[in-house]
Order: sequence, then C-alpha cells, then structure tokens
Amino acid sequence: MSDSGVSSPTVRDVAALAGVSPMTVSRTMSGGRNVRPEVQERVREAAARLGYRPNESARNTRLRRPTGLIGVAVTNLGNPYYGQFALGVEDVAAQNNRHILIGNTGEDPERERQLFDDFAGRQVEGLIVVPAGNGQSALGDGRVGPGVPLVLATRAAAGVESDTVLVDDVRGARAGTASLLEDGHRRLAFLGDVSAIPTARRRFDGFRGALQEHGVDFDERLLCPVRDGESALGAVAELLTMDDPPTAFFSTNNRITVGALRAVWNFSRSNPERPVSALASFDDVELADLLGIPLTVMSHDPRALGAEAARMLFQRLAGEAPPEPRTVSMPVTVRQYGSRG
Amino acid sequence: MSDSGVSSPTVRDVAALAGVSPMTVSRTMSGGRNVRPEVQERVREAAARLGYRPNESARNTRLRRPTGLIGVAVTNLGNPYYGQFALGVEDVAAQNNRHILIGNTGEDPERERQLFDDFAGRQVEGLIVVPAGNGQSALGDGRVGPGVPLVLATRAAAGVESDTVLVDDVRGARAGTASLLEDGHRRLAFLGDVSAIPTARRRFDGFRGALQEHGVDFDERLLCPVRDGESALGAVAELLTMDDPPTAFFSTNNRITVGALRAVWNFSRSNPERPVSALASFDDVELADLLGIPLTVMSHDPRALGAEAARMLFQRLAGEAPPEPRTVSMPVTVRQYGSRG
DNA sequence: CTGTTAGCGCATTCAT
DNA sequence: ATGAATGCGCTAACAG
Repeated sequence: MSDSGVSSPTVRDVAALAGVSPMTVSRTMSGGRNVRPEVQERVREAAARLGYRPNESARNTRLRRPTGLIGVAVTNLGNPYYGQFALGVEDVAAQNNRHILIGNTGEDPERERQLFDDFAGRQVEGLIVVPAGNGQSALGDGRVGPGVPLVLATRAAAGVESDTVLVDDVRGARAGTASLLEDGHRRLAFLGDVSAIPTARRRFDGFRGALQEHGVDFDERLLCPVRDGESALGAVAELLTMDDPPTAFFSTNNRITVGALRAVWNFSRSNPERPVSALASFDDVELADLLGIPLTVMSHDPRALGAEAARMLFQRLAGEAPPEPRTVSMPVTVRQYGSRG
Repeated sequence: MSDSGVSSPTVRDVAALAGVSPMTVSRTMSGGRNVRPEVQERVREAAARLGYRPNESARNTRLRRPTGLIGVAVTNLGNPYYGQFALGVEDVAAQNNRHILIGNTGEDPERERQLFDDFAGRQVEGLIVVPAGNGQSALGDGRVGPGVPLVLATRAAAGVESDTVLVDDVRGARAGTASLLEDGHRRLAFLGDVSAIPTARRRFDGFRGALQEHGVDFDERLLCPVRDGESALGAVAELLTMDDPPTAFFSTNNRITVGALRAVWNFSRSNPERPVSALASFDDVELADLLGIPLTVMSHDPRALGAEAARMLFQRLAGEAPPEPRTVSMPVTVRQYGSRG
C-alpha cells in the first residue's frame, strides 16, 4: 500500500541521493550517453530506490514535443458497439505510441462540449468524436485549437468540417430492405428516430429508396421514433396488434433490434398461428440468429471503423493527408438468418 | 481543417496581442481577480482570437497539483463486460473531475507492464487494473510510485497487496450449481481454464463445493480448459457425443456461454429426441433467455463493479481509507430462464 | 565525461 | 491593479 499525498521524487532527489547533478540523472535516464557506466549504475540504483519515474509531461514541455495523448469521446461506452470501436482506436493509437483519453458523452451535447474543452486543455494531439445527439453538436464552432485535428466517427456533425468515418448507411439499408421485399414483404415498419439521430435518418433514406425502387408504398404510421430497446419492444408489440400489422420491421441499431426481437418472439409465442414477423437489423446482435425469427443483418465492423478513424487522424498528424476534409464509408455486408417463408 | 505543426498559443502570445503582461493574462484566465474589467475584456478577446487554451499540465506542474488523470487497464475492451466496467469507472471519475487514460492489455502481461510504466510516467493519480493472464502479473513488484494507489478489479494478482474489487465468485458459483443439482442434474461439465484464469479457479471452487455438499461426484474428464466461444463450442459439441454425456454445463464467462449455447442449440436441433442440456452461466448474455435452453444465470453488474473500484480509489486518494488493503466482493444474483424438466 | 545556465508554459510572491 | 522575478520538473546548448 502506498501512502497518499507523498509527491513523486524528481531528478533532483535522485541526483542528491546519487551524489551527482540533475543533468547526469537526466542523461542516464534517457539512454546514458556520455555518462560513465559506474556513475550510471549509481544513478539507476538511486532511481530504483526512490521509485523515480521521469515526469513525461515535463519532458514533453521542455522538448517541445506533443503530449502523445488522443482524446476520444463516445456516446455510450457501455454499448458493445462502442467498446469495439474504442478497441479499434486504442489498437491503432498504441501502434503509434499514443495513449487515449476516453470520455463518455451519454448523448449530452453539454457534456460533449465539456470533454472537448478538457481535452483541449490537456493538449491532446487530436480528437476522435462520436457526435452526441442530433448532430447539432457543440463541435460546431471549431473550438479545437490550431494543429489539433478532429475526426468524426459514425455520425457527421452539422457545420463541422473535418475528416469523418461513416458507415455506408444508405446503401446498406437499401440492400437490407430489398432483401425483405424480395422475400415478399410489402408492409414494412421502420424503427428509429429519424429526426433526432442522423444515422437513423440516412438509414431511412436507404429504406425509403428501396421501397420506391420496388414500387412499394410506405405507411407513415409505421414510422416509429424509438431510441432504445425498451421503447422498441413497446412499439413493436403495439404494431403487431394492429388490424393491418406490418409483416416485417427495419431496425436502425442493435439496441432497438434486441427490443424488437423480444417483442416478435413474445408475440409469436402467444399467437402461434400467425406467421413470424421478419426483421432487418442494422448491426449484428449475438445469438439473434438462433431465435427462429427471419433475420436480415446489415452489419459492419465497429472495431475496423475505430481503427480507420484513428488511422485518418494519424495520417493528418503526420501531414500525409490532403488539406480538405475526407470522408470514408465503411462497407456494410448483408446476411440472412433464420427460416423464411 | 487545421494545419498540423502549428504550436498552440501561450500566455505570452495572448499578452502580446492584448498589450499586457503574461501575468495579467494568467489572472484573467483564472477568474480575473485584480484585473480591471476593461482589460479583462481585451485579454479575453485576444485569447478567443488566438484560440488560446491554458496548458493544463503546465498549470498543474506550477501549482504542484496532481494531473487529474486515472489510468485504467483492462484485458479486453471489446468485451461488452469491460465496456460496462469502463463506463462505471468513467462515470465516477467524471464525478470527481478526473479523466481516464484507458489501455487494453489483451491478456498480455508484457503489455500490462508497459501500460503501467507509461501511466506512471504520465503521473496518473491512481490506477485501476484488471490483471492480465494468470494473475502472475507484472504488477507484482509494486512499481506504482509512492502516493499512487492501485485498485485491482475482477481478479486478484499474486503478490500484489492493494485494494481489490472481486465478484462473489465462490458463493455465486455454488448457488448456480446448486440450482442445476436441484433440477436433478448429476453429471455436470465445467467450462473454464482453471489453471490459467484465477476467476475460473474461484468459480470452480464454488462449483466443486456445491457438488460435494450434494454428495455428487465430479468426473474430471468433464473439466474443459476452454477460454473463448470458439473452443467452448467445440468442447461442448464433443462432450455431447460422449457415451455418457453430461446433462448440464457450467460456463465461467459470457464468451464461453455463447459458444456453449450454440453447441447445445445445434445439437438439440439435430437430435430432437434427446433432452435439451441445461446451462449455468456466469455473466448474463443478451437474448440467451429466449433460446429454449434451460438456463441459470449467475450475474453481477460490471458497471457497478467499475464504479466501486473507482470509489475505492478516490477514497484512498482522499485519505479516507484505512492503511491496509481492502477487498470488496460484488454480489451475484442467480436467475433461471427457459423450460426445465 | 560532467556541471552550469537557461527556458518550455504557467502562477505564486513580492514589488510598484 | 499590474508587472518582474522566481521556480515547478525536465533537458538542449554550452561550458570545462
């Protein structure tokens, strides 16, 4: 157990103990060039005895070097999706000898702004942000300092011009919807908050596009602005008891999918005579393929997305990126599970 | 887009632009005591124009204040479990105005040591670590500097004396196993790497204890040292084709549970005449309750665990903890799902 | 090889 | 109310 409140030893403490000047300690700690081996020995011993560790930020300040810190802000670390995302970022950051400062916004733009400020004050070299809320994020006024690049991930933010990694939402949603239509579904419900979440909006565009291509109408009453599993469960349960219920659902994220799956599962248990509703889900959900519910999954790899965002950031830091902002779309693959008509 | 390579403006830059001394800028930025309002105005304007942000680490250095950074090392950020865990830590850290530096060890003790070193060099105020590998982690030599407390989470580490948050593994495993036994199961298999993972070891102790209490033998051939979903799937599939197969499985974590569930599901599809094997799972898995597989879940809240670890750390930082290391066990709740004989 | 001087960005102390 | 000097922990540049 360590006592709290004791401040760390410094070069001077080590120097005093070893009977040398601070400079000799400094030299020894950074390779030992031009220090007699025996003196190095004494210094190292003193350092070890005191538990001395060079203060990185003081070094960086003096050497006019950047901090080696990357700020990452996500909307919900607890979502497995963003865990994978963070893992991808961390991986690439580690490869580039950087560490990540991570913050959770909880979709709160105010908290996002605060994180942004704090990160900037800590002189992060760059930021990777999943914009909170409706895309009207506080990043809007470009408050990142000069030379501090920002990469947006997953969602774009209104008025913010910077490198962005998105998902190929429109194309993916179109393909997933087409799959439902090819299975004969004509009455589809859409689960997602189109007005509040930009991602949901783009997925809706793809959904809508596929319907139009196939000459199928969309009943606006089947547009459900749900945002989480709970509300999705309720909404789907309700839709299923309509006079003219949808035969298939389009879910815009993995939380919503889980709720929808539960609702469909519950319903088909109590109504075994009714055909099982189909579901198209953006993002994969573990074990969902075993439920016997016809499932079309439009998935992408959040870890790869995080890694890509980090790569874009480091490219820019290295000056290897063109001056104008770049947008990359991660590919979406469509797979089908479960029995179908 | 910001040009890379431009260094951030400093107090001096702002001072020059505002036509005052650096001191006036400093005072203005930290509240503005003893600065004429009109001068403050000029300073703020200059600061805004330059995009000036006080360098936090320089401030902290000068004010002899700690960095406000907490280091967190987990074994696998991509595992939803640790995502939740990290969220709990972040939450409490934010409440205490700290930020977290997060690193992924990937169960590699060498990487753990490296993170440890880096964090120490960055003068973190404290560390929260999920020890990597077999508990023979590199933390052993107590290399955290003086005054830098360490909290171990989820697993203990051999030879490391520090605050620790564990799960009530033994009691939980005992209760879950008892539940299987009460359902009539007598031939149980254990899925977990007892020799390599301390957590698995403790869960095995509880498992074993319950068997003994009920006077049930354990067939050592049913001890499977699996570590992930893949290997669990294979092992369970194989066990099910034995002459004298187990009727129930005990899984030591959520990855293993997913693999085991798949194996059981596959098997009972191709062998509908055979009774469905039961499963007791440490940690919950989303949607697992809908599979029709008799399931006993021994679960705890990883987010609460992370929050508790962070609280212990901050208590110690505040000098509100007794000198000797404390160990807290998070409670485990047992629930049952699915049809049972 | 080793020590002294100086300065990174900031803020306390002591002048004015 | 403002500024000059000084020092936090560290190291480049320059002595010697």
